[in-house]
Amino acid sequence: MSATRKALDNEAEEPTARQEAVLDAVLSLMVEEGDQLTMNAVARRASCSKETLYKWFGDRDGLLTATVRWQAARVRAGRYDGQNLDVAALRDSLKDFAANWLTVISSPTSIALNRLAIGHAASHKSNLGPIVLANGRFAIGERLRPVLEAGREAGLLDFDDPETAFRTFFGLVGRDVQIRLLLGDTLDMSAAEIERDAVRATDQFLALHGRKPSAPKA
Amino acid sequence: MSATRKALDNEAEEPTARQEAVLDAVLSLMVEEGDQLTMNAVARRASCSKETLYKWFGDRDGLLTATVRWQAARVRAGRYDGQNLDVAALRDSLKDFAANWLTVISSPTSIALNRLAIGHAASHKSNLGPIVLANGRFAIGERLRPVLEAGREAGLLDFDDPETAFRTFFGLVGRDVQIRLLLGDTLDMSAAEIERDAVRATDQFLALHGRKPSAPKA
DNA sequence: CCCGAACCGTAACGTACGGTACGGTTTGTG
DNA sequence: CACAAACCGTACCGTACGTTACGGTTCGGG
Repeated sequence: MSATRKALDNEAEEPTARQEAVLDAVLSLMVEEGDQLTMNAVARRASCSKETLYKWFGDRDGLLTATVRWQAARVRAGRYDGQNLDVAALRDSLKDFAANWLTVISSPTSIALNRLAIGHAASHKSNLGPIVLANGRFAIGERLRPVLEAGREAGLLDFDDPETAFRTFFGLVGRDVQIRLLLGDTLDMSAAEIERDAVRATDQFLALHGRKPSAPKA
Repeated sequence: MSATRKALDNEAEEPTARQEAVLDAVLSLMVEEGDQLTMNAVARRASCSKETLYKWFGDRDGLLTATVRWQAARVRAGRYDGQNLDVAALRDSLKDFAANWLTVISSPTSIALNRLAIGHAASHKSNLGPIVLANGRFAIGERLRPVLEAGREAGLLDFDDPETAFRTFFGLVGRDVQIRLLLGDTLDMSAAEIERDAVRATDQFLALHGRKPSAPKA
């Protein structure tokens, strides 16, 4: 049972601890230096040889892909189960969800990662864009959908299409934050500010899709 | 009166017709090839010499900056004056505004330009990010504000801070469209779809900030 | 007609970087 | 201890591209 198995060409392989350290080095370089993300710099930062990098990840693109996947894997957090269906719990779930999402997209790591993926979407090589999309936008959509549907089942929410409802919530939460951060604007995004934004977005969403529990429909 | 004046190092200079043709070549290359935006390719596409490019724009960064400015200058369109203060006119103004904005951000040119600026925001060289931000997000904010304030003056809208109200509208209109397009997702965004989205966003905004004209406050 | 400025097309230069090769060192195993 | 695999550090190669240089051509003014 060797420590490196086959290499991470295919998506399935889990990186070893050492490989994770390398990927963390890539992330830190990406955040600090932005574009000075050369194979030499990675090898230096990770104290490994370029030969090892190519052995493990195939090429530069494979390294970046593995890095995106590695970061995506650790974002998984937050439990938002759709039980306890009263309006306060629903509001709390939505608010926590919004706050968590704002925290993620305003983190330096997320900003650097999205910039990288967007740059790669310009050239048509590799598919970092779809990966980031699948683990960001679409992942949270999937995670929030049960909450929304549970809210609808409980007569607390009113909407036709869960996807459309989610996109409305997404817009109310994110607004112009992500594009401004990606373009280099400096935004407050302190914990207090995020909390305020999350509450506001949640209130607005409930104002649009909340149903008065006057006729709870048995 | 030479045709080329000094060069476009400083922001003030207006490009000549020939220079505009060069900038259009840059734009078309940006949209078509994405990253194959080399000085050689630009010179070939624009049928000019590289020497001329450097004489006019200083360096590659100057050329890109001039291109961003040139494109920004032509986006100016749409009139949304705040007169005729009835609810139908306000709704129309908001809807046209939303449709126009969605059309802009879903155009290939805008996508390519934002990708370029985001890539440059990663490296700290130049300031394409602020330029795009100033001519995109902030420009429309400034243009919509009078509409919102006129609506408030007329008793049709209710909000505390125009900026916050605008950001809500911005979120309801854009939702996840821009980030998905930037990351390479293929979205419908046909004229019909844009129209639907604009109407929906406007209705939602009015549901949140519209005021029933029951007591028009003399 | 003549001259010079502006410009085109191409060639050439220097560097940065992705990718490869290799010698020396560590590490795990029988 | 011996041996092999993995790995580190560094040097090296080829290419792409930004930038500069130069010869030839067009064009407007005197």
